[in-house]
Amino acid sequence: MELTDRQKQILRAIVDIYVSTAEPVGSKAIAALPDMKFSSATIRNEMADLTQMGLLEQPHTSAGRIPSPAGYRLYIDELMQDYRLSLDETRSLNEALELKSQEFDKMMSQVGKLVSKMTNLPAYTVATRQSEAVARHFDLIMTAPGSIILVLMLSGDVVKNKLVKLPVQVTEPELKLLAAVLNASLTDLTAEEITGELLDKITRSAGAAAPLVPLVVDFTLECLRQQHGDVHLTGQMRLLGQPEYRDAAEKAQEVFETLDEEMISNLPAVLPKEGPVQFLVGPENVAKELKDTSVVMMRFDIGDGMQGTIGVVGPTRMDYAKITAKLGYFAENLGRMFQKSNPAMPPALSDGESNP
Amino acid sequence: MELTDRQKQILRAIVDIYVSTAEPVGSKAIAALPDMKFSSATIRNEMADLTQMGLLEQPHTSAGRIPSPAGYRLYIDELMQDYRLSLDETRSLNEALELKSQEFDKMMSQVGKLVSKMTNLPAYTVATRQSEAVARHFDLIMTAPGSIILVLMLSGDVVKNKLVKLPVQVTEPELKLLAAVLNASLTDLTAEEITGELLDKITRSAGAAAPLVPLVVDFTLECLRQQHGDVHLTGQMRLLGQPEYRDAAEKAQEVFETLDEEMISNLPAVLPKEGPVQFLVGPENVAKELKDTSVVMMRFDIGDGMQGTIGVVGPTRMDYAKITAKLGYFAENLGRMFQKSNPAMPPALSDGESNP
DNA sequence: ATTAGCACTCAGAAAGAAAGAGTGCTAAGC
DNA sequence: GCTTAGCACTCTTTCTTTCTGAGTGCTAAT
Repeated sequence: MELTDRQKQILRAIVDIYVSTAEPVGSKAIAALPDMKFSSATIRNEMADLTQMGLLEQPHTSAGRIPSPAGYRLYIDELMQDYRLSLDETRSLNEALELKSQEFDKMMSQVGKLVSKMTNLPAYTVATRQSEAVARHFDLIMTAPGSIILVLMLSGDVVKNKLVKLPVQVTEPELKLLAAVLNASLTDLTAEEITGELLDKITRSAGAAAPLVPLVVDFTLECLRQQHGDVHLTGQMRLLGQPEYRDAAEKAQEVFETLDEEMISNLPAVLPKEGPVQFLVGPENVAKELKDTSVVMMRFDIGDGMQGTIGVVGPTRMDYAKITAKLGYFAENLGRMFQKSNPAMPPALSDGESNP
Repeated sequence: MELTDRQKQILRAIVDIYVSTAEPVGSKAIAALPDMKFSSATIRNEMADLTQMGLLEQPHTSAGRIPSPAGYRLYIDELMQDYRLSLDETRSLNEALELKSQEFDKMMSQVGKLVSKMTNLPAYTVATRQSEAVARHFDLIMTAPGSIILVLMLSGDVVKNKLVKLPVQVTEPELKLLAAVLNASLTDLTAEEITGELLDKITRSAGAAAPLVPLVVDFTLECLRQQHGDVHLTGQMRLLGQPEYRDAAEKAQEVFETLDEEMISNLPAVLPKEGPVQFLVGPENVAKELKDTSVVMMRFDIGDGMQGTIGVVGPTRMDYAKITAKLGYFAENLGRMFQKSNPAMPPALSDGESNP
């Protein structure tokens, strides 16, 4: 059953208003809108129809209407109008984007904090591997007699390190030898390509440092098999700024007990559609604790087989258009930053007028 | 004015009860305590005195008493009795302590999560340098033509890395040369010992890779000068589990707006006393937003010039004894783990009764 | 010095009353 | 036949009022 233009217009108006007020919207408020040419009575009739269709809900008889999850979904898929960032908003986004370029993980975490701040909602970031990971470089550095640090560089410019306590005494040259062997034989291989045979060969070539091989290899395999980087979730408290959680601290707590890091990294699996922006609206989340919670996700390109995801968590009544616009801006610029690698530069924009 | 034994006993009882019930404590409840040999009337008199002295407060005339900040302070300093961890508690702490040994930062963050979970309160961890940092090892790894990763190992087994976009074309051997030069001349020096002269010398020796030198050195100096590692703050939401914040989401939000990472790393500066455990009780926090919030901090040894701090954030009415006991257990075992380096092992403890 | 007894206070719960926003329906208008 | 004005009705919200009970502080007795 197709909606008439008028119905669409009304539904859109209801979502728009409800999103910003968090109060049920009455027919009068709609009728008062500048480009609404009908009386409140007509609108009441249409609202009754939309409720019938399951796109609106009524908290109680004498209240206005609020969008149902289906209503939000329709709004997102068809009705939502691009939100244009104001100059002020663009400017503060740009300022924020001046991240210090640093370790990858720290950057991701900083991006999360930024997004959370700019949207005033909890946000997360994850990096996900697109292609099979391979090791690019091994390094073994002795820190004290008996302990070394293993530095492992993977595709995607990911650097991992681990402090290893040595099972045997090893000298510097022996360590160098092992590193050379590892770099010669274990780089550019995916986890599957690292066979037992190969390991035997490496162990034989490793000389005195042979007992170290399994330690190094296990760590390497573990790293190679990791599909996701760390999940950086921040700004949880900002959920409390939303009226629906203001006096429902318990609910807010539940949300983040459910939406832990594991769940977040599995989110893409339950997505209804593909695309760079994705929405999980209220009950589309499987967990019942999240039935009033929505997530907006945006992908961005990191390059070298990695992909980043930024997500924003909020009440079902959230400003999808605005959040999408802001996330989009982030994604675009982050993609650019990461691809060009450092130095990180937000798009050139002389932050006043530019001279002729 | 010294307290009588009976007054001490009553004050201690009030804190103990209030801490666990979060309700004002009446004279009757105290009198009902097994080892309380006096009638409620007597206790009422003593309570009036204690109130006079500023150690107790009365939310309103017809309510019981609650400890004042000064009361808590006295309790902490003199009255608090060691909380004995139950076998169950020890066991779950031990289970929790089986951290996967991994990157330092990740471990610290995991410790924070753990402490937060075990105390059911927000927690943070920081690593602080005790002695001057020096670089231990440099590594330059080419990831793609035009970009390299700089891996820097510092004292304290801290590994930093940074993706560097090259200003000039450099070949592998040139990179190797630079790394060798850096390792030869820049290691084991504190930030102050790295002089302009020295840098000139390095630049001259660096050959084609000379333009890279300032990039590397700047990053190195930045790392060396960092007094604190990252602050890992987690479990903020758990503050909402506390009755005083249950219906005061706003207050909880304020707490963490104020208690940001910067403030946390400066906390030690405002401490009233020295020692491995430290308490910041309610209004002893300078920020007025934190006047109902306490922090318990515990130091632990990491070795190699580094020191860790675990902190727990809670309402002023928090179970100082229990938290202290748990933190102490963590600190002790973490200290042991970090010093021995990996593999991380919680103390051997046959998790039942030990045989004679 | 301690305690029983009692009048008094005051927050919080429960119950009732009033206000107001918004609906659905009916009947009139274009 | 679609649209709209009018109106009775519903139901939340808010404000009062009343009631209850825990707890105190004081006085007088032990």
